[in-house]
Amino acid sequence: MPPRPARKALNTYHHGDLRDALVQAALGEVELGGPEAISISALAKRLGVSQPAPYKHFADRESLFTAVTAEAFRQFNAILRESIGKPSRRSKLSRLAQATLDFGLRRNGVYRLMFASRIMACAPKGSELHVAAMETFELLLESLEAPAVGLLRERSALQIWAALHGVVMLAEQGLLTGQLANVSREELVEDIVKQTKLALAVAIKAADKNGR
Amino acid sequence: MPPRPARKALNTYHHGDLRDALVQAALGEVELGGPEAISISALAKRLGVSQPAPYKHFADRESLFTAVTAEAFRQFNAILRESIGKPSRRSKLSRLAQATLDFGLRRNGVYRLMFASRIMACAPKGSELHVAAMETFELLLESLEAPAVGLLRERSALQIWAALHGVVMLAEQGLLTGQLANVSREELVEDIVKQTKLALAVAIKAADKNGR
DNA sequence: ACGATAATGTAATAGGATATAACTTGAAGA
DNA sequence: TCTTCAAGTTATATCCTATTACATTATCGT
Repeated sequence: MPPRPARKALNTYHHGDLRDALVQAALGEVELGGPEAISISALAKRLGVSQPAPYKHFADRESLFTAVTAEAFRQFNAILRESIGKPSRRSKLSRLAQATLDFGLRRNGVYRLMFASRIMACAPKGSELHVAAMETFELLLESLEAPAVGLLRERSALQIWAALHGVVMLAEQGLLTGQLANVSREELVEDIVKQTKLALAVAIKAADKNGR
Repeated sequence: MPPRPARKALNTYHHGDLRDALVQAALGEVELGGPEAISISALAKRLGVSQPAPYKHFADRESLFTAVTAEAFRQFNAILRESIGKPSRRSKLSRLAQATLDFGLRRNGVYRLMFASRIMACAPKGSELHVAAMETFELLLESLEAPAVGLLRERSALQIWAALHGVVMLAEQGLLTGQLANVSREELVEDIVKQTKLALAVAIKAADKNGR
């Protein structure tokens, strides 16, 4: 049995599902070596096709990057969805936060491709990539089981999202030194969750007072 | 007058201060095009030396990256130091936060080199780069004019630091959509500052209760 | 079923980047 | 002064991206 079933049976010559195989293989490379590790020719060699074959599916390196990033977001979304879905005594938000931290550290190469490159900035609204990234934010909003709505809700989501990303970045770069090194990352994330909830509660109270 | 004075006068052949010129020129490139924009041969051409000349000063591309990043941190530190130094009705923390946001968005290429690449993770303790990055964190701690000490202080610093980086990342990538798009970045940062102060106050209160 | 055509491969090649090796120049000290 | 070393140069190997022209298979209308 061939490694990838492919959509249709094939003799030789045609791979059959090269586009998808490229994305998956590239994701593997990124996982190990970060975004810079993607090399069209290396991927082609690894998949047993000629070096220019990938260009039949992607106009250039950038284009492959975009597709890989979109796939990464979809995988990430699946993980988040699962994390907030399964029953637990901890809050949805807490579970989503821990899952994000876990993903950010364990699959840091992929994480950096998703959040630390300029690919996202170039993705037009409505593109495969933009849609996938938006869904991530939707999941975050969903996990924020708060009575707040509209802007207040979004601001809370932004705060926790930002803080989470920051922790991943700092942890990955070894900047959690001093006494912080003795605190588990899980605990730091829990701090963030608590802090966000606290701030949201205060903000809601203030809004109510104004609203009345 | 030559563009760069150089340490010693020179006829031709020897540039005189190539190492420093490379770092500065590379920083300029990064500012425009991000970390990937650094090309040894392009820099050499731009500085009017032969393509392999840079290798007399840097073992490889990575090595140049490291030096450039260290310089970027020093520049960033100077900006932060100035921001918390000048008198203002706003708190030191608020000023440092705004300065960070400004740097992160206006010099995003440099910012990404500093915080979103894996260079830092490879920098050994005590290295030029590590020292410069540590100083940044020191400045942050200094700006946190809080009664807290030790771990509590460091945790607060981490939280605000993380949240700041997150906002820069999200803003740069166009992920501040929905109603968030209507809120100025300055305001979002101010939210973060307030939230951190609030959380710290609560934590101190709790610690006092336990300590007594 | 068949034949045109589009999709998907390959080979050959141009161009640019990193990096190394071997040679040259000029400055600085014994 | 003469030797030596740091800092340049030219030449070259290797790798990667990307394009062009050509080959092969799939698909679809008739």
